[in-house]
Amino acid sequence: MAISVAPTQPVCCALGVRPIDADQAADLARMFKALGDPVRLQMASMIAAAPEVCVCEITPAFDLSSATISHHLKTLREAGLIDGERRGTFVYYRLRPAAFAALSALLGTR
Amino acid sequence: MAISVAPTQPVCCALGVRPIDADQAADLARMFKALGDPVRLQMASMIAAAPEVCVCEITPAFDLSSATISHHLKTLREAGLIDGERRGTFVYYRLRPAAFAALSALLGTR
DNA sequence: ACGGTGATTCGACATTCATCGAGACAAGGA
DNA sequence: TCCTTGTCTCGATGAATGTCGAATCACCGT
Repeated sequence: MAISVAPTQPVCCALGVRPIDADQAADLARMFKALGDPVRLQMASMIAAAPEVCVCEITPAFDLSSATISHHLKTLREAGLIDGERRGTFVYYRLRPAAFAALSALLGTR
Repeated sequence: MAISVAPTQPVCCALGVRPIDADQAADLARMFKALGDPVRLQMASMIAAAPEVCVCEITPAFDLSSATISHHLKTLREAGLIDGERRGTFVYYRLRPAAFAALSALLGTR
């Protein structure tokens, strides 16, 4: 066993200020996992670049079937990172800034 | 097709300031994926709470075999999120603050 | 009501991943 | 030189995941 006790100051991020329990870990991990795929990360980047983005703009930006595009968007949606709205024939997605802010705060020094 | 052209201001994060190319996306996604597991996220939280943490402290904190613990630490290490050093019999891990800062900046509003 | 276009869902399949036990490696003490 | 303890690697296995084609749903012109 090693020594180390006494509440040390968090070295890096808010991650260290308090131990993360399993419930929080599951929720947060779902968000990180959603960003943990290159395609989804690029999708998030596209969506972050504009107030909203039509699926019809996302699909041609990748060399993937529309079924796969839909599946990835669903993953991001179910992680709470984006929101989708249908207007007529088209579906538009936009970011949930609060979710990104929460993750950023968790990882950031401040 | 929908309209939308003209460089819109990034709505949320640094994510949107400029499109992410496939190479960056792969690197960043590896980091997010490493954090996208509840066990690894809790490990990162433990390590973030102190200047360094011994594997011998991490192992009993989870109901997992030491083989699995080692595997998860390797994943975090290869993602560039933590660094390990052997001192005698024990191995100590510490965070790489720069990596976390980079992710935080990417997700954060500023 | 019908046909057409955009988007999602449904199976199916191959790959990746989390997990374990067993064994190997590293270091220290008797 | 052994034996013990801590950590990692290897091989195997069941579950999760990314991907697709086909089918389905949603909406809009005509």
